[in-house]
Amino acid sequence: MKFPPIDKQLALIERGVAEIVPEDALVEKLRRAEKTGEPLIVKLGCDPSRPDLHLGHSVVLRKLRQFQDIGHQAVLIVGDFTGMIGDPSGRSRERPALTVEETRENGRSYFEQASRILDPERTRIVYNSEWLENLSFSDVIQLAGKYTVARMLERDDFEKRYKSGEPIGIHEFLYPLAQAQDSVAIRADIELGGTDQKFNLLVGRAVQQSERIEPQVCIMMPILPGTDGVEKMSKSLDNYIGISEPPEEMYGKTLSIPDDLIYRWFELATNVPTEELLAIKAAAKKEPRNTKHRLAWTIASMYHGDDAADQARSHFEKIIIKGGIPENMESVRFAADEEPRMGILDLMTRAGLTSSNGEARRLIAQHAVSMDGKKISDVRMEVNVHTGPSFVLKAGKRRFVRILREEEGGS
RNA sequence: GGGCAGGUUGCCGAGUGGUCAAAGGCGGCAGACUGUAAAUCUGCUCCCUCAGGGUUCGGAGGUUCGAAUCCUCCCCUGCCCA
Repeated sequence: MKFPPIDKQLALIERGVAEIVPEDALVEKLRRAEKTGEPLIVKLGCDPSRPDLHLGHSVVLRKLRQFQDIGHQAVLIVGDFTGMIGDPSGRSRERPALTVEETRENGRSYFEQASRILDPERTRIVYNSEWLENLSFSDVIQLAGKYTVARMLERDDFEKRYKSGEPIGIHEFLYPLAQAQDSVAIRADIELGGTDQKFNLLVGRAVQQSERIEPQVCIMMPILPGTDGVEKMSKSLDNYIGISEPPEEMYGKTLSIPDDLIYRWFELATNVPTEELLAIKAAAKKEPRNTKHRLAWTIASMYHGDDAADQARSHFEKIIIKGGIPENMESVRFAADEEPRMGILDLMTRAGLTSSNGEARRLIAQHAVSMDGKKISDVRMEVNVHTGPSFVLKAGKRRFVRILREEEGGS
């Protein structure tokens, strides 16, 4: 295997990273690879209980991709073992116990999404149940003996919870060790993660060392702030942009980020060449509107291509700025044996526009509902759902549904 | 094992017999405004077609005309002691 010159490799590897521990070990590993022709093993762990990838995940995945591009071996570890255990205390909905089938399914879905970023041909994908499942209880005790309670409690999250009297399950101490065991099992040279993973990555080093394996280099990527501009991007906070979301969503959500995030997002979530970043920083200050549109376009095009990004842009202008109606939307047709006259509240809820009649009522009271562009003000209005032309119901700015009636069947 | 303090609507958190579908904050939704799905301001935020009704306050029973609030048992969490 031939690799690019080491300084070239370093330049690429170091782009955008928050921290490399320890830095000199990275150089040594690169030298060794060059000498032996053996690619470095670069590890990234993923949590199969949440298989929906978003731009936050893309930061570290793109780093993994860069390693692939210079010829190293990417290993994606699906944490199916811990996924199958779940959280025995049952208190955390973040970690529901999954069945084998679910973890496989989620692992597949994760990989499929990650393939939008990684080179799937050159990605090794492994499930950690492969080795963790076969550890005996005495193996586990031995592993647990490699770390101390005091050091465990150094982890920020544990320390905080411990001090504020929140529960910490013993098994939670075992998770970082399990993750470290993964590094031992695949003999990772490098492990990637967000800065929030620093503790876990370092445990990996410690455990490898006590197994007399050359310890991995930990590369931490910055955490991408979510669309709210405050918290880290995460699904549970609903401030995320999913990798497989439609381009219009990506575009609109990107535009909603605070202006001072524009540069950071360009840096962490896009492929714009490093040289351009400085100019972008200046542009973001000077003309935030245009720069943010460019960001939104860039992100949409990374995942959907240029044409889709163009369309997303015009869609946004039409719907949000001009208050128009989109071309594609959900459509609903009520069964022929259905009672033809239906109250507007029922209609909205059954068409999936609102989650309850109460919500529908409130929206109408707030003048937020219209039918083919005409505001609805009477909550007792009735509609014949079978006869007459199809029409569009709109709730708020961006919720639409087309109700199909007898005419123009498929439109 | 013992003692103490707790478990309230998506989250945090007030409420200790009726005036409680339950203060306040956060989040969410809508309207106005805006380059924006940002910021700001205003309204809404359990379910049921209004009046009114129905289901909620860890779980199961019970007391009472009436219980988130009192009693019993159980489950869960934290702290202290062993």
